[in-house]
Amino acid sequence: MTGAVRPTSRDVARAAGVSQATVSLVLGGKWRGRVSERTASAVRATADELGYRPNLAARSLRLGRTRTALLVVPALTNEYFARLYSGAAGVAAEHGFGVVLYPSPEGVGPARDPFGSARAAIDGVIASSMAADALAGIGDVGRDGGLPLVMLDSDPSAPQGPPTVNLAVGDGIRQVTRHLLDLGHRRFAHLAADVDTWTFRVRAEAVAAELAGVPGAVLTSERCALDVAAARAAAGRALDGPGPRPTALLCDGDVLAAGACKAVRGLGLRVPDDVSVSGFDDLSLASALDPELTSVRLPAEEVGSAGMRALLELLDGGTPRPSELPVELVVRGSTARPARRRP
Amino acid sequence: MTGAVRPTSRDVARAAGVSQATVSLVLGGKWRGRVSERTASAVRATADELGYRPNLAARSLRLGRTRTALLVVPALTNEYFARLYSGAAGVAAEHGFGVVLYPSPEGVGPARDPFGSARAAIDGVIASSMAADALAGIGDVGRDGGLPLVMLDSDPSAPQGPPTVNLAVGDGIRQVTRHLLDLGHRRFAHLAADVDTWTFRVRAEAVAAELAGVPGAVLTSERCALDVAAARAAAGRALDGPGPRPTALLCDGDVLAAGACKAVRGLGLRVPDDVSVSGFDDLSLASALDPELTSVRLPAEEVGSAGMRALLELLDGGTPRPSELPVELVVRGSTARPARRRP
DNA sequence: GGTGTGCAGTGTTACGTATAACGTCGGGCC
DNA sequence: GGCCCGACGTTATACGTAACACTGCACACC
Repeated sequence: MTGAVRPTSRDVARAAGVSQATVSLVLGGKWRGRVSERTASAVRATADELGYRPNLAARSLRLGRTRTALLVVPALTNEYFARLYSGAAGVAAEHGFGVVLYPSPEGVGPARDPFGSARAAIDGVIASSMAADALAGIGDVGRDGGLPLVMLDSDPSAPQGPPTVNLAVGDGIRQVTRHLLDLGHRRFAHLAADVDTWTFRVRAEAVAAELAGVPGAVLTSERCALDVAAARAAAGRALDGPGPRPTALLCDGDVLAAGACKAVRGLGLRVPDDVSVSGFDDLSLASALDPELTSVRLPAEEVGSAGMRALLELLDGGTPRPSELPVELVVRGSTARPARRRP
Repeated sequence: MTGAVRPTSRDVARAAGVSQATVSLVLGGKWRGRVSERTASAVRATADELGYRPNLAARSLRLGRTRTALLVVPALTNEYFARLYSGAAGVAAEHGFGVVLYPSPEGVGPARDPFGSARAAIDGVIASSMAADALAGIGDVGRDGGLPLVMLDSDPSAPQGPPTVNLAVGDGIRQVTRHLLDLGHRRFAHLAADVDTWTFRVRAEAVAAELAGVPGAVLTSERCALDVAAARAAAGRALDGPGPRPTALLCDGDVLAAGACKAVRGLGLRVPDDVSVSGFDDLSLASALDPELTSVRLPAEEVGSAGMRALLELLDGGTPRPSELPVELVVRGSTARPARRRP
């Protein structure tokens, strides 16, 4: 009936025969030189005998800090961001922090202002540049007097911008390009995401720069939305364009690569025998396809954990240096030497 | 310098020339018959003129409720659970609730006890039966005096169990089986997840029951872990078993189906010409594969939203009835009539 | 004229914690 | 012996909110 009420620090104090302040000191770890070892351990003993858990609401109210960070990402159904969350929540937990998400659901935009309520309950923000629009509707974040902010996958060259955690995506796509060049490919098509963020701009620039110095190299480019159907259509355009047919499709993501593979087969061609296809992100999808995708593995968890660490440093008054995490080319079955005969 | 401090309800009261209690009444919506329309609107005006946001920590402390629910799922990187979260967070936001996750990160188990701290800050729990082990380490949840609990995809026939939200998975796999029977298949293999939860038990039972009455129908079964490689191996065993080769592979999930497709091709056979493969879940993966998977669409978002609604009802003192959500067969290219000649 | 009665609002308190400011008590030192 | 001091705690307070109990006050009713 009387569902055992959660004990408070005062209950612990009574049971241990000390004052509430002492309990707070001991459990808060600031008792050195203020409380004797004997009483301290006695307090700790009675505390977990009663199953005492500090009331976080009261603590937050008292301290004015919530030990909660807000993670702003476009969608958790994107595996990259799910893994990113995982990494962020991991280090957060190690420091007694929690992580809440925005926008929580796809459908709930700034209309109902889910952030409005969150705003009062968070200490800082970690935001992906791919959710910049969501961040824009937020207000005093990242500037003096506003909430501390860490940006992910965002242009690090901004003069007075917030701390950033980036991936070496340019390096990644250069590796893919070089891999395909080494296999003997010369006619490339770049399947680019039509999203105007730093990470995608860098890719387009990097592939163009890498091919610029190669004699005989040809590059065309198609932009499309980030889904399989759009990618299939775009790849179809790239393969059936006016010039000679490309032998390698460089895709900005594994999802796009999946669409590209379909387009190739739709023309009666084979992957990788007739056309090589490369992905990016190395999602679980890359290994589920047949043939498995050559892709670029992004350390998504580490982006999240590094972002969280940067935020924690920021909250400690430090100034975290921008970091760039390495990526890794993973060669699988979707890329091979080009066929000798021109189709 | 003096980063504009957040105004409190007392600041609003002073500015509006009323008492703090009045502000609380007005903004809390309980002012009908207690405060005049004129002052109420004046208070509201000054409130959002000052940009007032209630301090959630203080509110939680005062009310003893946090307006936060805990969602216990195995992993967000599983698209089903990401979508489920999305649905839950959606209705939560509509009711001023937040949703936190456990286990936040894959790696952080009960070791660091992330729940221990969350325990103090949540009003109720929504748990997937697939994370039952995580829930077990939690304590007084779901029983009298414990935290309100809603179970997802869990056996609804438990006598005094918590409210449940389920999917009609049995019906779903029956639909798939019937679809394959209608196409003319008679030799089936069931690729079953070796996870001992209600949802997977029901599937195994349903496919067996559906085939029991069909003359000439043969069913074998292989269990495997929920990843592509394990599924490929298991499907290989099923296809190369002692008896006649099955013409249809019924898989417990799209990920398993992806592995099954690989196994089929590894034997020099084709999907669906030689062997039909069906998935389950209808993740984005199903449409990314080539051919696209015939699968069973699960309304993951609605499971989450229904779970959240049930929890809200529970918190209101109600007793939500167990619900079962319908699923839908989606026929795509991975299933077809079996070949006439026996391979 | 006294007494209810509804309106419009105010004073006050408690939620549980962290910490600043304040005792108390014995011992060491000159 | 007086005095200070460190060790060990305690008392008191504030954080911002919600809600209970109360106060005036005008008006109506018998």
